Amino acid sequence: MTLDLAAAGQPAVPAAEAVQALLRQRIMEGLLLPGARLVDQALAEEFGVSRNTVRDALRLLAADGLVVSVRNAGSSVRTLTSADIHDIYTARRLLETGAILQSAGATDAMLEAVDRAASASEQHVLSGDWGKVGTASLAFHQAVVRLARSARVDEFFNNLAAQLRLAFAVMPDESAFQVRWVGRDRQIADLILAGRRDEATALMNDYLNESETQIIDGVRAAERARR
Amino acid sequence: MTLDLAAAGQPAVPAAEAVQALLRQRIMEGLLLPGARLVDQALAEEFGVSRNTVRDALRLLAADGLVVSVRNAGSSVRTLTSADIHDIYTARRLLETGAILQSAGATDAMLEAVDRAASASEQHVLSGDWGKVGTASLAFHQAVVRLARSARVDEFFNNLAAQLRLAFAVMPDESAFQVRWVGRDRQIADLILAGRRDEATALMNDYLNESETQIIDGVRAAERARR
DNA sequence: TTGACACGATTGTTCAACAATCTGTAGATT
DNA sequence: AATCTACAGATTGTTGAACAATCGTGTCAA
Repeated sequence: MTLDLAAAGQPAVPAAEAVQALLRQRIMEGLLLPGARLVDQALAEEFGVSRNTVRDALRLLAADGLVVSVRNAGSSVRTLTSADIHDIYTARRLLETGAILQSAGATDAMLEAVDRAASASEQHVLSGDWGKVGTASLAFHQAVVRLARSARVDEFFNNLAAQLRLAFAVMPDESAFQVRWVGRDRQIADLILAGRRDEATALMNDYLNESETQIIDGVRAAERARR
Repeated sequence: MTLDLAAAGQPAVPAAEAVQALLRQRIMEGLLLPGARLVDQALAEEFGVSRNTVRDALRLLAADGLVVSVRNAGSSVRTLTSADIHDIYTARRLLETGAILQSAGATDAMLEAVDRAASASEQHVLSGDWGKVGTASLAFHQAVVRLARSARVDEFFNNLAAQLRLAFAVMPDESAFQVRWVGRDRQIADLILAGRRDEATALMNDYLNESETQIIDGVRAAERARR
C-alpha cells in the first residue's frame, strides 16, 4: 500500500506527517501494541516512501513519547511502566485540578463544553456504546483542561492522554474499566458549573487516584501474564 | 567548522543530536535571535554534516517549539507574540502553584533544593554577577516545579522556559528585569519551607502576573522599535 | 555456566538529484 | 500610484542506494 496523499478536496500534507499520523492512529487503536517493533525499512516498503521519510515520522512519534528508539538497535512502541503511569497521573492531577481552580475566568462556551462532554459520556453508557465511552470521557477531561486557557497545556495534556492509551492497549477489558467513572464525570461537571470548585477538585483528585490505581493494577496483571 | 563528536572521554552522541544541542545553545544564548533564518544547506556546510542530519535536528527543535518551519519556504527561530507569552505564563501559574500545593509530599532534598536555589539567586545579586541571576532564578522555578514529582511536568516546564528565553532575546536589559524578583524567590521559598502553601501560591501568582506584564511590555517595546 | 567474539539486524549518515511549494520581484494593467 | 499576475530563485521535501556504527543474539570455547 502506498500513501494516498491526495484525498478528495484535502490539501496534501507532507508524506512524513502522513506516515506519522497513520502510525499514531494504529498505536491509538491498539493495532500496534506496546513493544511492537517499528523497522524503518519495512515501513518504508509498506507505505511506499523512502526510509528518511519514515525516520522523520518515527522521530516525531519519539518526541511525543509514543515510540522509543535505541541507536542502531531499533524503534518500538513504548511500553508504559507503573512509574510512567504514576508520573502521567501526577501530571493529570496537577493540570485538571489546576484548571478547575482557574475556571472562574472561563467562558460560558468552555463550561458548556464540559457539560456536553459529561452528557455525551452518559448517553453512550445508556445506549451501550462502550466503544465510545472512553473517547467521550477523554473529551470530558480535555474540556476540563481547556478551562485553564493555555494552548500549550492543552497540547501537553493531549500528549499525556496519547501515552496513557498505551496502558489500555495491554488491559483486558476497557469497558469494564470505564463504566465506573462516567457517573463521576457528571458529578464533577455539575460542581464546576455550580462554582463549587474546591469540591470539584476534591472529587477529581479522588477520581484520578482511583483510576491510577486501577490502571496500575491492570498493567501489573498484564505484566504477570506476559511472563 | 565540523562537529567534534569525540570530546575527551565522552560517549559520542548521534550527529543530529549534537547539531540540535548546538543550535539550541545558540538560541538560548541569544546568538540566534527570534526570526533568524535556519537554512538547512548552510547549516550542513557549517557543521560538516549532511542536509538530512540538519533536518533531523531542526525537526526536534520545531517539536520543542523553538523553531518554526514553513513547508518549502524555510525554518527560523520562533518569535514569541504577546499571546504566546500569556499562554506560557498561564501554563507556568498552573504548574508552579500546583506544585507548591503538592509540596506536602515532597522530600527534604526537594525542599532543600528550593532553598538553595533561592540562596544562589541572592548570592549572585550581592556579588553583582548579573549574568547568573537569570540562570539561578530559573533554577529556583525548576526546583519549585519539581515539588510536583513528575518527570513529564519537569520536561514540559523546561520546554516552556526555553521558549520564554526567546522573549528575553529581544529585550534590552535583562539584569534590570531580573533584580526585581530575587527577593521574592527568597520569600516564596521561606513560605514553602514553613508549610504556608496558600500564602506561597498567592505570592507566586503575584510574581508571575507581574513578570508576565513586564515581559509583554518589553516585547511590545521591541516590536515597536523594529518597525 | 560464563565470557568473548562474530554476525546479522537495524539505525545513522551521506550524497546528489529532482519535486514541491513559498516568497519576492518585475512588469503589466488599471 | 496601486494592484495583480507571472516567473524565477530560494528553500524544503523526498528519493534511493551505499556505507558506517552500534546493538543484540547466538555460538563456541574455556
